[in-house]
Amino acid sequence: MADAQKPTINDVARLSGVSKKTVSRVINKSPLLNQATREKVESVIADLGYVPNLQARALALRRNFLIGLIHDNPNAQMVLGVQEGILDTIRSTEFALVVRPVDRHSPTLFDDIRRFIEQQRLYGVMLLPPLSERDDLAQLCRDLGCTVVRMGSARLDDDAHLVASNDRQAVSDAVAWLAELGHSRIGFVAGPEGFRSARERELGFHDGLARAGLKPDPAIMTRGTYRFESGRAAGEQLLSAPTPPTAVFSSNDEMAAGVLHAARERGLDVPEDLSIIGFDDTATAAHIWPPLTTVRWPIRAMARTAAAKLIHPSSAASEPSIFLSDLVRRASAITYPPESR
Amino acid sequence: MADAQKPTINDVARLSGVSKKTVSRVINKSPLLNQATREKVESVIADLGYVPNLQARALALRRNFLIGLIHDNPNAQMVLGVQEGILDTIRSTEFALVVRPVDRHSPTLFDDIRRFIEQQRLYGVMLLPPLSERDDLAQLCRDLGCTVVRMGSARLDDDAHLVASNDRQAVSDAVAWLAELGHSRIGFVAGPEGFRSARERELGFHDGLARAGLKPDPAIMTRGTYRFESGRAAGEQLLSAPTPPTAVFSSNDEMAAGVLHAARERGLDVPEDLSIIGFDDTATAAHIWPPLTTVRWPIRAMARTAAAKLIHPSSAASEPSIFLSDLVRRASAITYPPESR
DNA sequence: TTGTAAGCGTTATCAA
DNA sequence: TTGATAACGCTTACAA
Repeated sequence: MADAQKPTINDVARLSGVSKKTVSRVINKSPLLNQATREKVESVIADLGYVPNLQARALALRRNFLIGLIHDNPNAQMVLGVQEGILDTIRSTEFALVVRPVDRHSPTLFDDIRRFIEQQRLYGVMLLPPLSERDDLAQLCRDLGCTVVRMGSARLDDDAHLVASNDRQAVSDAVAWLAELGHSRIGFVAGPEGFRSARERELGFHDGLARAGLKPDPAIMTRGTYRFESGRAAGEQLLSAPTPPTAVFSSNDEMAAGVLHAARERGLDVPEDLSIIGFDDTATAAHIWPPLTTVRWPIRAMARTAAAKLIHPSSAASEPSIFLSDLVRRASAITYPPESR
Repeated sequence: MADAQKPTINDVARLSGVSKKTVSRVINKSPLLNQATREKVESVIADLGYVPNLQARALALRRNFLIGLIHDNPNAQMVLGVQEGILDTIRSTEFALVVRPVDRHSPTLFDDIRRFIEQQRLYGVMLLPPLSERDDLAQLCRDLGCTVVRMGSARLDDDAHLVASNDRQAVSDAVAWLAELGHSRIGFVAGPEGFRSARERELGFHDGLARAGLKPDPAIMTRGTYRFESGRAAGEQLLSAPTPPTAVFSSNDEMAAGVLHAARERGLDVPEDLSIIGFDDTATAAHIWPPLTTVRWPIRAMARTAAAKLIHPSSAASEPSIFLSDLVRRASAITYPPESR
């Protein structure tokens, strides 16, 4: 049953009494076609359940219909959000989404990517952070004849090749809000060095303090790896400062959860004794106790736009590339001093 | 720079002074080839940086090199784990992984999947739960001439078309362990009706009680939707029973986190007043407080095997299909009554 | 062990 | 507005 040879363009041509070129014109919606002819061919196509062979088209057109997603798993929800966003855009087209997780520490990273693009002859590629921050990787893809759109947290490239959130602004706003709540000792957990997102968030932190007229205090600022354990260590460090912070901004949710654990282990209550804000709005953020106030960025919408820039470079390339994030206010950050005490 | 026409098999043939068929033989590692010829051709291939055109191969071979992953986002970490597992297997081959998230409640689900498979002419498809539990979908893929491997939590199909965890056994073990810890009032939060995984876990729960010589008590058993909020509601319900449970098994982590919130809102301490066990070992499980004891299934390994069954049906089809899960013991489940009280 | 001719299913060229 | 013919880059007969 599965092997009832799929009908080809020849079958359609024969059955509708036209040449295959005419059928091809119908498929490609050529404008110069007799309406009657078109309708006849279309009805045969429907009858037969004919679906054009994409591989053959790709061969003849000397171009492919594959979009590649290359990433080194920044976090599961983000990768999945991106996939959904890309699909939103390409679902009604002939394009397909091919994924390739890679290891950015692998010595063969370059070759892996080259091989992937060459072998599959990708039409376009989307790069996720932190890979997207590397100009050499973007250049590699271009040299391979493949359009690239990079997703990041700052202006990594020109509008045609970029979708980015404005992390600096978002963090600045979050910190300013903590200050409005009455906090004047605000701790900071930075992300790992070498990550552009980490740097942007760090800049945003300083911006926020400045807006509130506060001075940064190195005693309550530290750095983590974006992983849970590092957040816990960072929390311990900050909370054992001579004058500990009353609020902490963590550069991502996973570390924020770590800070929360550290506080708990010292017998502190969150948010009564310590307010915490994270970044990313991962699933965890809403499911920990107390629910985490955090910065959410519109990943899916960004990916939708990114895909549009890839497949309609002419019309979509100039669409806005910078997306605004917003602060999701949950229970982990409250006024200082707490009202109910 | 990008448009330096890629070399073709003809270029290789010309430069190495052989026919294209011979080059083809080299590419396909045909055994009957003069060693010297092979080496010469290989060196030309290397010089040229020639990469065979997969689309052309696909056309000539009348088969494709695309594996599809169809899912309705059971949870982000699982989907990503599956993608990584599949890539582990296909990385060194010519296959690529094409993903297609779908909406299982969409009226066009059937057509969406058909269109995807027909259009991309997939070689094989992997189905994730809960979609994988539907025989009609698996049959659809087969009718379209595409091998299918289903991932599930029970024997949904024969070995050649299945990778499954043994949820029933895993839950039974978890519940038996709670009993060993001294709990005799063990509550249960079931997953949504219609989910095979939910049923298996439910059966496992009863098995576990039976093994411990305990009777199920409907007053401390309820059902959720696998979502956080439903877990919270379930927790409230169980904890307001005339004689509330001292431990709860939740059919997934997300609901377990909800039960935890419910307990907290009633002023209960976890695990001192209530032990909780979840299922899935999502990222959240390790990051909530207290860290959640949960069942972990070897998703990536399962996906690796699934991919092998797809691309090497002859050798891998008979590999074992049932994978064992294990209990990850963290702080959320302790003895009853608690020792330190 | 190697080569020739034909074909896979589509589109481009150029006439009609 | 349509159609014959030659690509596209590769593989499978079938010879040599």
